[in-house]
Amino acid sequence: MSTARLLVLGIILRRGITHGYGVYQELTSWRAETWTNIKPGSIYHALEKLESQGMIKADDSGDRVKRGPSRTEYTLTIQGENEFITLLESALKSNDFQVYAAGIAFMEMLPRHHVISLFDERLVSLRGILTFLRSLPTESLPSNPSKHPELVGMWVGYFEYAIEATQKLRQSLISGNYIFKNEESELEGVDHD
Amino acid sequence: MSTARLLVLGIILRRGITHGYGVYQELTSWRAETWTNIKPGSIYHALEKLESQGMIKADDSGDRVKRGPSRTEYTLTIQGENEFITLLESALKSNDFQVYAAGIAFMEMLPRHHVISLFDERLVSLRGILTFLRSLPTESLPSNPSKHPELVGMWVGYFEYAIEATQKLRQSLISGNYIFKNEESELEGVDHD
DNA sequence: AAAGCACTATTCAAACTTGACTAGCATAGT
DNA sequence: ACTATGCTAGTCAAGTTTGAATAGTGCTTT
Repeated sequence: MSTARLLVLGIILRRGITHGYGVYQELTSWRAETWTNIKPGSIYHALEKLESQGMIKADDSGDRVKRGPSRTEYTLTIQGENEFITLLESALKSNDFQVYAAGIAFMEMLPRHHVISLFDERLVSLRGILTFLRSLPTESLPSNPSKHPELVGMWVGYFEYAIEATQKLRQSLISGNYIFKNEESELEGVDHD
Repeated sequence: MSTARLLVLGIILRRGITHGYGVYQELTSWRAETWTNIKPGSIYHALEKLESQGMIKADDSGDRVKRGPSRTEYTLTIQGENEFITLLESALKSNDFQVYAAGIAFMEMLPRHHVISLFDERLVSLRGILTFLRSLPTESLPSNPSKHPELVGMWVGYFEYAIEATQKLRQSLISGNYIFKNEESELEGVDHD
């Protein structure tokens, strides 16, 4: 799955209406360079694709405060919102750390219990891989890389970390951290939809 | 940089001569599915590209023991060997875990001290990123994802793990583990160049 | 001996990413 | 007034990946 697609949908949804460069600015303001590799070109491609699929639509509602060249602004369609939810769910279950991280950025857009159960699924899958990796024989003389103990060891360590981090986050959500979808009750006026 | 390119070059070099499906088989025999996402299509694309750039050449030397459809076998050119070294060096310095892992698979093809100094460079870069991540403010209420403490925390943990793993491996090489290029002295006859 | 299946080997279109380039507008300095 | 610098906004060709499809060969079963 394309991370660009998830990020673009999520950012447009969060901001209500945006153009390509706006998405780019938002991402760089997150210091996302450290953890995603998303270049302007991918953003514009995702926008075109999403528009052609009816997930977003260009919205030129009147004069906007603009400085610089002309831009095209987009909003999500209902279809786009559904697509976003689907991608977000799959990102939160993903074994790919980059995709997962993109999902974390938007996790509050789902109900809390839903995120927790996605993490449960993610844990099952991560543990399966870990068990498999541990079952691999690690011989000491790596005549061929398949048995390279360092390679296997590295990935074992990585998956252990991923599991630990997911468990910690899961626990933190159970303890009530962060405000999720439909939980705005205790805050003063929140103005987005 | 393309992982496929590095893997294809490395596998052809290691086997002397191979065809596309051979590369694919080798990769799957490593259980590489767990840690790389390389599909047959990427392998064949890499082969075409590398051939068009003179990095490898099709070698139809006589009748080979073959079962099944006809195949095209390739060997590396001098240029290809240089390209492999370049890609391998950059993989071992890479912050991308997948690329780095592919590099580890071939690390013994460089001299030991060379790998150690590449790890030193890698550590400098990883530590830089970690310092930067730690300098980011982590507020408790993530109104926007840039400040999402979980996101930052996750990446901090990840880079800490990457640094630790690299240090351990570096130390292990210093202690004399594994046999690197030009170190075959203590073994009986080795037949590749 | 024909049909079905699994393995070998590859091709191809469509989707996606990358890197480099173009171009508009604003503002600071000369 | 002019020019050059930097931010805003986007385009495009080339490279790469994906997923599905194709096709040959041998083995097993009916």
